[in-house]
Amino acid sequence: MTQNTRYNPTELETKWYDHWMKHNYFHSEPDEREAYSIVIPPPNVTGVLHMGHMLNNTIQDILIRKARLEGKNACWVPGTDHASIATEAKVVRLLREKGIKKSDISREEFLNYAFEWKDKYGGIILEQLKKLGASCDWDRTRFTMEESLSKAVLKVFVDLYKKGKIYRGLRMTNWDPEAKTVLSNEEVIYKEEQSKLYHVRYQVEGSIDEWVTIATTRPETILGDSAVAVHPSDERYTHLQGKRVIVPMVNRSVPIIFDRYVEMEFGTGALKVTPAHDMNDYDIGQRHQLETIDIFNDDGTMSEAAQFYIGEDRFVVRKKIAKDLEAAGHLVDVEDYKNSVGRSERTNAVVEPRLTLQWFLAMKGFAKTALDAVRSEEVKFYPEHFFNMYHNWLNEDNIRDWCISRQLWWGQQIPAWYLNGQADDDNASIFVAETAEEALAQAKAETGRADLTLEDLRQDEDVVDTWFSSWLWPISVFDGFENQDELRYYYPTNVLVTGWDIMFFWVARMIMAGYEWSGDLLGEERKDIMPFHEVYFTGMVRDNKRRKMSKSLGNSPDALKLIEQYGADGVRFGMLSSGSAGNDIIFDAPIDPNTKQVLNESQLCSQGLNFCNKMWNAMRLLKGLEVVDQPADEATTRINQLAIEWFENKFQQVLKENEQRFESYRLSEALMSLYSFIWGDFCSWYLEIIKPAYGQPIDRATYEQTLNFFERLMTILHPFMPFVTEEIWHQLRDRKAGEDCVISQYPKASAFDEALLNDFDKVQDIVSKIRDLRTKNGLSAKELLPLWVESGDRSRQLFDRDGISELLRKMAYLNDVRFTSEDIANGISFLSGTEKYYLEAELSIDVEAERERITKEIKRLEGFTTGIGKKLSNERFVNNAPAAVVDKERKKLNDGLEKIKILKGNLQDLEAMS
RNA sequence: GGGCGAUUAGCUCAGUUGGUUUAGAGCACCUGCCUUACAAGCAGGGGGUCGUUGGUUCGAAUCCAUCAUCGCCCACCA
Repeated sequence: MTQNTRYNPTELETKWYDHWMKHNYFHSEPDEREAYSIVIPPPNVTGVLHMGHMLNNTIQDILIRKARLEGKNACWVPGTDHASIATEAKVVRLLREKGIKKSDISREEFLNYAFEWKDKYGGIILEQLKKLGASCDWDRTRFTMEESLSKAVLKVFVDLYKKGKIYRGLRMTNWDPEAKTVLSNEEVIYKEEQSKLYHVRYQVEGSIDEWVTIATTRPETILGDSAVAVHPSDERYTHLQGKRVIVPMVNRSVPIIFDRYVEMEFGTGALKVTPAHDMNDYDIGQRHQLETIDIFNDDGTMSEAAQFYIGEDRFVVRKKIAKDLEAAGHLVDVEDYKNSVGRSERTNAVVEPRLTLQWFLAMKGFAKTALDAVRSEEVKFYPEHFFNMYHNWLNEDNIRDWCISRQLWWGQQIPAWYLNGQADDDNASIFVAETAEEALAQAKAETGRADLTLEDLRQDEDVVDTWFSSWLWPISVFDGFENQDELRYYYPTNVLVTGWDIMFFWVARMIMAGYEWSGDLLGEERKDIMPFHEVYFTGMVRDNKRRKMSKSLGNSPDALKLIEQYGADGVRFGMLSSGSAGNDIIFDAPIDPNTKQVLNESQLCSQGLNFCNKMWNAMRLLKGLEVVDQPADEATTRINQLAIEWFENKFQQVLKENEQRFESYRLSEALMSLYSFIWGDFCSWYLEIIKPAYGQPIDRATYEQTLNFFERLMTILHPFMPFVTEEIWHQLRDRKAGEDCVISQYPKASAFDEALLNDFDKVQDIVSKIRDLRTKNGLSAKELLPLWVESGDRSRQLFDRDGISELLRKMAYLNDVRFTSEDIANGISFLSGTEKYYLEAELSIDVEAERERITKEIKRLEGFTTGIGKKLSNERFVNNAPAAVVDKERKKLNDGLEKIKILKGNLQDLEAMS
C-alpha cells in the first residue's frame, strides 16, 4: 500500500510529461481518422508565461486532450510570434546596455544580434507551457519569422498589391517616438490621464492690446501653429474676420480662420491649429490650406523647425515653455484637466500624430467578408454577444484602412523596390514582387531599360506589421501556401481559444485571410474555408480588485511558482473554478509583492490540490484492500450490486450532461460536475457502500468493477487534470507499455435508468435525515438502531428494489428495517418525501423544541399549499397552462397536504407524550 | 456621443427557449467528530425572495420599459 497520505505533484508531473513526450503521444500526422486541430495563439517569442496564457492554454489543452481520448487525430500546433515592436525594443535596449546604438550598426548586424538573442532566450514560454501540461505537437513548433511563414507574408503582400488592395499614401498616422515607428490605430490605447489645460493669449496682429486666448493641453505645439480657429457663428470673434494673430515665441503671423469643427463652449472658443501634430488640426489645415510645420524629430524631441528648445524632449519642453510663456505674459491661466491620452500598446510611449508615408491595406471588402462569416455562423462565437463588439468595429462606418508598414528591422521587409534616383512617393517607380530579381524584371519591362541591374533598385526599408504575418497563422503553420497536403486535412481548425482583447488585432484578420486565400489554395470544391469553426473568447484574468493582471501593476502571481506550489493540476483546477465561460475571471490570490509568490491563504488552487489528494487517498483505500475470489455473503452482494448498478447509471447521467457542457464550452461547469461526482458520489457514497468492515476482504467481482469505475473516472477527468489522473491510472493496475490514461478511451454516453437514480436519491435523503436526527438528539453516530417504515404503497415500492434495506442498514447504522402501520411510541419520526419513518431509540425528546420545529414546518407548508391552492382555483391558470404543469401543481398540493396531515399527527403524539 | 455586458447567499458564479415542491453550486461560516483511505478529512447545519420602480402573463430571477450602480468596446476630447 502506498504510504504517503498526501499527493505530491512535483516529481510526478515531470515524470509523466517526459513519459508522454517519449511516446510521442502529442504528435499528429494526417491519417484516416477525423482530425481535431487547434492552432495556439502564438505568444511573444520573448514572453514569459502569465495568468492569461495559463487560462487559455489550459482550455485548449482540455479540448485537445478530450478529442485525443475520443479517438480523433488531435493536433495542437504551438509556436511563437516575433512581435516586432516589443522584441525590437528589447533588443535595442539590450544593445544600448552593451554600448551599441542601433543607428551605428547595419540592418544585417542588427538582425544577427536579434536572432542570436531570440535563439538564446526565445521560446522560454514554450518550455513553461510544458510545465502546465500543454499537450502540443512540439514537432510542429512554428515561428512567425521563419522562412516558410515569411515567404507566405511576401506572397500575400504581392497578391494584395496586384489586386489593388494595398496602396501607399501620405497620411496622418500614430507615431511611437520610442520605437520610432508608425502604429496602426488598434495599437494605440487611449486612457484618461490627469493633465493641465493651458490658456495662452495670442496678440491680434496690428493691435495695441487686443488678444485671442486659446486653450491647449500641449503648449509645446504652439511652435508649430499655423492658425487660430473659431466657430463661424461665435459672435465673440466675428469682428476678427480677416485678421491675423501672432504666435507667441516664434512671432509667426497666422490667420484667424472660421471652422465649424470648433466647439464654442469649450475653453475660450478659440482653438490653436497645429496641422502637423493633431488629426483634426490636420483636417482643418487641409480645408484652409494651412502650412504644416513638423516641429518634432522622430524620437519626440524638438526639431529645427521648432526654432526653440531644439533637441529637447517634448515633455521637458512642455514645462519649460509654460514658464517662458508666463514670463512673456502670454500665459493667462492653467487648470487641472482630464483628457484621454493615446499610448503605444507595446512601449507605452505617448503617441505623436505625424504625417508620414505608409503602406495601407484597404479594409472595406475584407470587413464585409469577416462580418458575414460570423453573422452567418460559419464562424461561431462563444459567448455569442462578442459578435456585437466585433460588428461595432467592422461595420463600414467604423472600419478604417490598416496601416501595415512599420519603421523597424525585426520583421518581414516590405517586398517593394524603388528605382535609385527617383522619389519614393512616385508610384510609377514602385515594383512589388516576391524577390528582387522579379522586381528587377518588372522594372526593366516597365521602364524599357534593359540595362538596369539589382544595384539600381532599392528595397523599401520598412517591415510589415507583425499581425500581417499572424493573420496567416492557421494556414501558414501547415505550410499551406507552399503545398496543401496538410492544409486539406487539418483546415479549417476546429476552434480558436483566445482573449477578446485581440479580437481586432488577430481574430477578425485571420477570418479575413482565411476567406481571402484558403479557397484558392484548397480548390473549388472546398466550401469550408473559414480558418476555424468556432471561437471561444476567454475573459481577462483580473485580481481581487478587478484590475487586469499586468506587469506594471505587479499584481500577477508568478505562474511557475504557482505550479511549484500547487502542481499544474491544482493550478488548472484553480483557473477554471475561478470563473465561467467568457466572463472575466477574478483570480483571487494574494501575492507577495516581491517574490510574486501566492500566499498560503489562497484557497483557489489548494482546492485543486486537495482534490488530487482526495483521489489519491481513494486509490490508497482500494490498494490497501485484501481481495478474495469467493463471493461475499448474500446481503453484502445485494448491497454491492445495487451500488454498482446505481453508480453505472449515475456515471452515464454525468457523462451525458457533460457532453452538453462541452458543446457550449462550459468547461468550468463540466469540471465542477466531475469534482462533485468524484468527491461526493464516488468517494462519499459508492466507496463507503462497498467498503468492507475493517479487516474484512472484498470480493473480486466488486473490486474489479470498482477499479473499472475509477479508471473511467480518471479518463473523463484527464483533460482537466492530466497528471494526477495518469498517476492514479497507473497505480490502479499493472499497465503494459503503451497503456496510458492520456490515450485511453473516452466512454460513450448511453441511456440511464432514471427510476433507479430517483430511488437512490431517496435512500440518500433517508440516510442524511437519520444522521441528522442522531446529531440533533445526541445519539451516537454508530449505535445500531431500528428504522420503522410506515407502510404505504410508495414506501413499499422503494423497498421492493433489491438491496435497498440492506444498504440503508449499512449506511445509516441500523440493526433492522421494519414496516408498520401503527405509530411507534418511542420512535423519532421524520419525513422523506411524503413517506413517514421512525428511528427507534431510547431517549428523552425535547418536546418543546420538537413542537416548535413541527409547527414551523406546518406553517411553511400551509403557506405553500395555500399559494398553490389559489393558483389551482384560478380558472385561467387551469385553462391556459399546459396540462403537465397543472398536474404538477396538483401533485405539489397533494404532497403538501399529505405532509401537513402527517405532521399534525406528530404534533398530537407529542401532546400525548407530555 | 454610439454600443455591449453585468447586478442572484459573506465571496465567486450557475440558473440552457417563463412553469419538478415559494431559488442552486463551490468557497467561506456554524455545530459535532483525530471513525484504521483522506483533519488538505468526515457527518450535519444556517444563510439570499434574485439592484430599483412599473408593465406583459394564469404564472417572472427568467420577457418589456424605466432608473441606479459597476465594468467594457468604438469614436471624440483645445
